[in-house]
Amino acid sequence: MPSDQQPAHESDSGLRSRLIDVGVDLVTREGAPALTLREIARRAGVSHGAPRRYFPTHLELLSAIARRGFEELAHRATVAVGDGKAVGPRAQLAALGRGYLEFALGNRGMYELMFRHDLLESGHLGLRDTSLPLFGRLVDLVGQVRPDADARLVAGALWANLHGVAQLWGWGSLQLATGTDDFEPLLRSVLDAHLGQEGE
Amino acid sequence: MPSDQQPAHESDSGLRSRLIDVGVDLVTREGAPALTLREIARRAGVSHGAPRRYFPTHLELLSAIARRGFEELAHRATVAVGDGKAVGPRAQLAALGRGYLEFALGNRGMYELMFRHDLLESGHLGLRDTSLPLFGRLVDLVGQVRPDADARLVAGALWANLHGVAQLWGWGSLQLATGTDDFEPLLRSVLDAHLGQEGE
DNA sequence: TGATTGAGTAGACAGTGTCTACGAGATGCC
DNA sequence: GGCATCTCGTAGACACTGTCTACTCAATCA
Repeated sequence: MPSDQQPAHESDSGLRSRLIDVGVDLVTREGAPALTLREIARRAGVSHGAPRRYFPTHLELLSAIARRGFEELAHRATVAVGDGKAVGPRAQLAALGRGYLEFALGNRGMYELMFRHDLLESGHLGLRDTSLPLFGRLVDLVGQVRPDADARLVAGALWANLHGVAQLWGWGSLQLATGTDDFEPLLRSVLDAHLGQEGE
Repeated sequence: MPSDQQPAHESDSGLRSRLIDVGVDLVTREGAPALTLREIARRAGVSHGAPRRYFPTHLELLSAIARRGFEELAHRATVAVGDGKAVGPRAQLAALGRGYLEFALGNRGMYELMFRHDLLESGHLGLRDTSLPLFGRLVDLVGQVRPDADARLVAGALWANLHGVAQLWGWGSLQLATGTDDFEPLLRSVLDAHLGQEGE
């Protein structure tokens, strides 16, 4: 009976995590369409059938790679928010938004992979473990800044706004529309809209 | 094999537009991944090499199909906005936003196709012909509602917000986050955020 | 020692997009 | 009319994809 526990950390030994490493590297360097099952196997130095022992399907391997992206994003968010003692929640939210956009625009291939609907809908991604806690913190911060409003609603709208900006900016539509190459004014506009105007 | 094709002449338009018709129908009914070059040719009753005469590449056929989506979206937007005599710009924007979301959520396959970056980045789509005029109208309306702000910036942020809501709502993330199945409160929150609070 | 099992190999299969050679029907030209 | 040309679609090849299955081969175990 296999102990379907994934061998946590030893990345140097197991093929499983080596495949994920190769995938993360590949998507970062060449974009999401390069994440072919056979190409990943090739770069990991194994035959194209080898991944099947650890990832029964291509989608599951892609999901494991994308999960790395969510972990990285969550980590960045945690760092950006900090402990909140030095600055107020509004500044924390600004840092969070900026971190989100910087991640999305700095890792476009990974971000695209993370939000592929067929990955999201497949259930292999385990979003509840990675994304929902992050959203919970967002709701919490929004609640502090706007105690008058329905925090979940505003947080949802804000998250959608950040996501939309990341996506549209990512392929250049918004630069054209707003006539600038710096997303900072747009980010400020987004934050002002949902959180109320205030000098950061 | 009897070349007993369609009675033909069902559309005076020729194979080119028949391929697009089939594609629109297919993406509406079965989603974007079903838009295989060979499947479209199959359903159009021609061999898999036939489309090549009109669309040198698969991407160009997909772009032509997506352009239909943009035309439909622009049409809906025009209808939703109306002439603006009866209602104010704020109500027009509300109708525009609602129409946008209804289109995106009611035609998920087409919407997904329309915003696949690998299509958008190729110049085949002619976005400037369909999307930019629409955005121009958005900027105009926003300028009327919020004469104090940079209308292009606010319009860009609003557009991104609608796009983000459409996307996240489309695959269920926001229902989970906001705890409801009706996007109307979320839409109102988005409009209030960017345009200022006001009973519609 | 011999059987068993885990891990990776290698080949087949159906499907894909692209490319190329070919054919049949209409059109144009002298 | 006869003949060449041009249009438009066919059909097969090619390299690639993800999945499936039979197989080797070393390590482990009783």
